Amino acid sequence: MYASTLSQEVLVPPPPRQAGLVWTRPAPTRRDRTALSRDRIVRAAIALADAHGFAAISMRRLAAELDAGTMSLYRHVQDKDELADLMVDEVYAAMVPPEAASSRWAENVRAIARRTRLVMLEHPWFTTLAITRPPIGPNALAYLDSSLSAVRGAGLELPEASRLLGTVTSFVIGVVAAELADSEPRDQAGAGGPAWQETVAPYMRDMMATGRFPSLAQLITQDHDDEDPDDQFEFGLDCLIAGIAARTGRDTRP
Amino acid sequence: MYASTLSQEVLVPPPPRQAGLVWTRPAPTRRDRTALSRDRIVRAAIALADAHGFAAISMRRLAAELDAGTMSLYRHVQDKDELADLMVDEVYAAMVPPEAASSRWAENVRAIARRTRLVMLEHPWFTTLAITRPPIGPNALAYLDSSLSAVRGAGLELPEASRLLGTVTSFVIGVVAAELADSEPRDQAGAGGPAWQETVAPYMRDMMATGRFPSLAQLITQDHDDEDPDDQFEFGLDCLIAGIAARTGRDTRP
DNA sequence: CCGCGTCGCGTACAACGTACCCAAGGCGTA
DNA sequence: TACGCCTTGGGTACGTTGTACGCGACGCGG
Repeated sequence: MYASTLSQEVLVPPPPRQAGLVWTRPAPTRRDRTALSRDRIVRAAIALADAHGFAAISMRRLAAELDAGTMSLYRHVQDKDELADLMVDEVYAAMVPPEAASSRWAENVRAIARRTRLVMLEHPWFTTLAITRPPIGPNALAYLDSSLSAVRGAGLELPEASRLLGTVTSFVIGVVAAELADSEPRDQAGAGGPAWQETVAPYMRDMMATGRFPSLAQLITQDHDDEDPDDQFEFGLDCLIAGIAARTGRDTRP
Repeated sequence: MYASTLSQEVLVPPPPRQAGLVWTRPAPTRRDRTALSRDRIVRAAIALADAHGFAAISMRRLAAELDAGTMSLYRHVQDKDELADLMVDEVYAAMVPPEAASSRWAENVRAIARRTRLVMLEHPWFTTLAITRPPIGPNALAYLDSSLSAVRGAGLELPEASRLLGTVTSFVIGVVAAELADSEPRDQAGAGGPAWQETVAPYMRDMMATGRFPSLAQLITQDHDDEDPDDQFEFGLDCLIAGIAARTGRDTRP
């Protein structure tokens, strides 16, 4: 657009190159000011996904967000799936711990798990995408490596550290997935706000009234002070670390 | 198709009802033989997804698989997302444990976790779909309820049982997700077979050669007898149960 | 001054989900 | 027996998607 249509009108004889009146010179083409780049594209895609969910990303909309033509994106990204790869890897970058590691492996594991969960919750689309591709991007590898050495440095052998981390991150993924499954439908119910609650509540009441789910019914009616997700997470993490310490015969100190 | 076009040709006077030559009688319309139904649709969708992945499901293809018109599906299912809901809930049905529960809660938890994992692995598309919606279908509720009572019956109070199960199933989801992330790209690399391995191996060698991932590099070169996923799972499960027993101050016996 | 490689993008197409509407059959009622 | 209604099936059509293709414009080395 812009420059090209403009210059075409004026172009009937090829336009006088060399500085002249501003009007005769085509406006600086967009790519001079804000060149498209893989990085800019990925960042814009992440922003879009954070704001409106991954489903809202179409190549057209993404391009529009960047003031670019749709097909221009394909100069920097092979296809949409590759874009997803890049988005995921970008998020892994935010997960790598910032240097300082305690000398107690349990503390390190705890810190890694907490950080991982928080980043995942910031990008609700991440979990779904991440579990469909192996973590082999540069940032994913950096994440794995630094986690590994954070735990290893605190007195565990490598294969042991690996198994342990695998167990913990599996747990983290699962917890986050569960949290998102509960919160997302509420979110995309949208502006109405409590619309979701009001839809589900009567349904659940009916289902419980059938008597087919006695334990569940009892659990729900019983005022179980609503179980904060943070607490659930910390509880599980504690269990896991305690269990690991016991199973591997190592104390939680170095 | 079939019957309708045929009968229209013959129908110029309304066709002689009553048994006559087969040819004059319109063939039994398809819905007499194999009526469409929500159940049939969901089952076909699951079969399709198991065979070719969820992405391969389009309403057109699914209808074709059922010898039906595309739009006929919408008589039994509101939209594609609702179809996904139904597919997920159908899988939950396969997860509810078959009655017999041990009197030791740890055994019950172990059994539930194992069964859940196996069913999830049978339907690789399930995890991705399940973590984007809350488990409130009838079968999901049945699964939750029976899990709950299996653990409760073995000597735990309800809220305790709930937190405990939440932790364990989070872990299971995470483990399965990790397993699938590793195995899926290999699968969809498809007929070529080792094509995936041959693509990634050189890349990984190069990345490790950069020296930016020392721990990871060491872990990989070190012949770490390839860590069977089953073992990883059992290890994590053991840790978790041991940790829970320790944390909640309850023994693994009733 | 002239190619040549790189970048941006307009056009075009196939495949998708699904709104809309009509046809055909089964069934209750007159 | 005849008629009207309701349910089920499905053809057509529209808007949106990912992306193959090819062309025009720019920057750079001869």
